[in-house]
Amino acid sequence: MYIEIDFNSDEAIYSQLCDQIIMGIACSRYHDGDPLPSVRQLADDIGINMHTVNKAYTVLRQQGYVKVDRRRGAVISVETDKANALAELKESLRVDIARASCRNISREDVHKLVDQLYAEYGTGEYGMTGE
Amino acid sequence: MYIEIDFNSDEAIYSQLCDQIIMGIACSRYHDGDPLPSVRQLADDIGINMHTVNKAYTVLRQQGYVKVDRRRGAVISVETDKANALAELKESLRVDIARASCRNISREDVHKLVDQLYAEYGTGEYGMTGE
DNA sequence: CCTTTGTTATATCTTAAATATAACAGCGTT
DNA sequence: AACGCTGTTATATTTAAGATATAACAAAGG
Repeated sequence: MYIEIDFNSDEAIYSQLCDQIIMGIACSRYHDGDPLPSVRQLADDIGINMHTVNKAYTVLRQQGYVKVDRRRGAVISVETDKANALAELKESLRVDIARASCRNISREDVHKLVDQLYAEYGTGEYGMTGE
Repeated sequence: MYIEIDFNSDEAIYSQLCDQIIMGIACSRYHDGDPLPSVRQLADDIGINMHTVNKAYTVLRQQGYVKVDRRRGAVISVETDKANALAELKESLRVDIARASCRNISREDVHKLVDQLYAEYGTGEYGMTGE
C-alpha cells in the first residue's frame, strides 16, 4: 500500500491517511473487498503509531469506506448513499466556490477543473473495472 | 456585519470567521473598499476574544482578501491572482472529487452543484454591482 | 491630550493529536 | 491447548493549536 504522509503538514496524520485511502479507491487502486493492512503493519510501514492508523480506520468505517471483518481485518467496502454524499459535497464546495468567485474564476473554469480531476480518477465509477 | 459562529463546530472560530467574510464578499454583501469592524468591536459583537478576530484578519490579509489601513483599519481588498487561485482550488477539490467519485456522483452531478453555488453567489464577478 | 486603530507580548487554560504500554476478545493455524 | 494475528479498549504522557485574559505599543485623527 503506497501511502505518503507529509509530517510538516498542518493536516492531521490520520486525516491524511483517510484522504489517501479514499483517493486510492477513487483511482481504483483499491477495490471493494480488498483487505487493508493491519493497523500494526501499516503503522510500522509508515513509521507512525498504531493508534493513529486505528483512528483513520475508525473514521473510514464511520464514513462508509471500510468494514471490519474479524477474520480478515479491515476491508474496503464502499457505501453508496448518493443523496447524503451530494449534500455533504455541496457544503464542502460552498467555501471553495466563494473563494473562486472572489478571484474571478468562472463557473466554466471550475467545470474544467472538475473534469480534469474526474479524468485523473476513473470513469466516474470508482470500480471502473466494470463490477 | 452579520456573522454567525457555531461554537459546537470542530472548525476553529477564526477559520469560521474567515469563511463567512469570504462568502460575504462572494455574495457581494461586502465590496472592495468596505471597512471591516475593528477587531475589538467585532469581538464584542460576536462575544469572542479580540485576538481571535485579529487572527482571522491576519489570515485574510495573508490570503489577499483584506488590506490594513492605519487610518481606517481593515478594509476589504480582493486580490485577483487567478492562476494561483486555480491551483489552490484544484488541490482543494481533489479529495472532494475522490469522495464524490466513490459515491457514484457523476461529473455532471458536480457541475450542477457548482452551478447552484454560483447562482447563490453573484454572476461570477464578486462585484456583480458593476464596479 | 485623548481615543481608536492594528499589532505585539506574555501567560493561562482547554482541547486535539500523537505516542507509548498494556491488555482484551475473536478467530485461524499449528 | 497454545500461539499468533486481527481490531479494540484503556490509561497515561507529550506536544501543538486554539482561545482567552491583561497589558502595552506606535500611528493616526479629532
